[in-house]
Amino acid sequence: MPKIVDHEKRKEHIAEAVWRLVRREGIEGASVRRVAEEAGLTLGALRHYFDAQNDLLAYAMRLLIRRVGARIDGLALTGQARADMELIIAQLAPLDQERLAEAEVWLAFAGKAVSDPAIRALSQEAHEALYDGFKRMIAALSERGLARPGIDTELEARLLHALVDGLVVHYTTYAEHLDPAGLMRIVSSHLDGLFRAD
Amino acid sequence: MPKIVDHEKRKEHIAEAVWRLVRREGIEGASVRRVAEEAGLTLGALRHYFDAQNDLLAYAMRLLIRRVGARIDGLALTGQARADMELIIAQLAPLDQERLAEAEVWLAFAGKAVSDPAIRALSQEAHEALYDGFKRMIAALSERGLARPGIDTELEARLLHALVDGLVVHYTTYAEHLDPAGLMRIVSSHLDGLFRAD
DNA sequence: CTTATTATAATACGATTGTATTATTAAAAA
DNA sequence: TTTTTAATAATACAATCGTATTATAATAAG
Repeated sequence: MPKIVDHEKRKEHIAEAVWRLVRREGIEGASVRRVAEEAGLTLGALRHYFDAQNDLLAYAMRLLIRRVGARIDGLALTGQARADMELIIAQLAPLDQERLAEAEVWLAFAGKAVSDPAIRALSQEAHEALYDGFKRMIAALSERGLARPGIDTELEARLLHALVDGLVVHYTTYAEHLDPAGLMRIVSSHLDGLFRAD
Repeated sequence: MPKIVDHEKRKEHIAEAVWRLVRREGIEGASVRRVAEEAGLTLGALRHYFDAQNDLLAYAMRLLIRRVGARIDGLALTGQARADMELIIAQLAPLDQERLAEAEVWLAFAGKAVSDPAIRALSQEAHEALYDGFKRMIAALSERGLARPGIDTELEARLLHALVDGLVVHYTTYAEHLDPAGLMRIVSSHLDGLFRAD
């Protein structure tokens, strides 16, 4: 066998080149040739890692989902429900350059999901995982008696999920005009209504 | 001069061809040749209406914004704040096939806005108009004493705006698995918290 | 009726696209 | 060391891309 460098590491390096191109020139700018150039490979070398452009784009999106998921899983949670919820939500929001980059790439893929079945399936997969996460968090609140009595768990989960994703869209598209801190203030304000009044 | 048919009507007809292509094959599928074919024109005829592809795409997005705006402006409002708010929000949501089509095209353009400055500017323009609308609605509630006391108008406007757009994204990307009626139930549930408790 | 203008059509240009093929290099396995 | 296999490179192909040019048809204005 050849090189010592891990095969998967190379694929991730290529996927990151896809991200940069998608941010700068849109998804249609992520042609196989441009990606190869951006990653410092020749066309043939790129083809060795990805048989088709579809695979390349799907992998780039999957890696994005995995990266965000890993950051959430690696979080040092406090055990305090309210703080932990905000901590998790903050990982999804474009609060710094790294997360803004992620959000931009995500938004570009979300747009392509309209017409591309493979991307759409990935999009839905991530959607469901996120919804389940929110649902579990809110159910946990109710079970521990922390939530405002009488709330509908699934409805509140969908509401919070939509609010977070909507804020991500707004603060990504409108990043030049909005203060990132405002995003978490809005989230916090909504969570106020979710918790039992003291 | 030639044909009796209005010049602007033709451009709208072409823009609608762009919408259909964007839905079916994504924005990169809206090449000038495909658009011409979809609209029943030759390449030269299309070029007579739009000098460049940029103009074509920008016009298609502008028309989309105008169509939604016109539908809202043409609404027969009841004068009842709560009902009118839901009526307006319903015009933005993918509740039927026509509005689902609009939402899909909007989402595709939102994705392109990441890398295309012209589309991004249009996106921001529509964003601001919508935000202002929500802000005025909520300010009107407060002035009429209908809103829950002590609310922050701008924060509540951003929150509602993000919630609505987030729901549009979710119910568009996830249309096969979600009941459109659920969207308005979630909106309604949020509005409950905005109005003064009786 | 002639002229000017708008609309449509046909064709061409260079560039870029995704994919495929073939050959060469290098590292691991036998 | 020989063999096998992963990796890279170079080149080619047909298709499509955005844009430009030129010519023709049709309608309105003079």
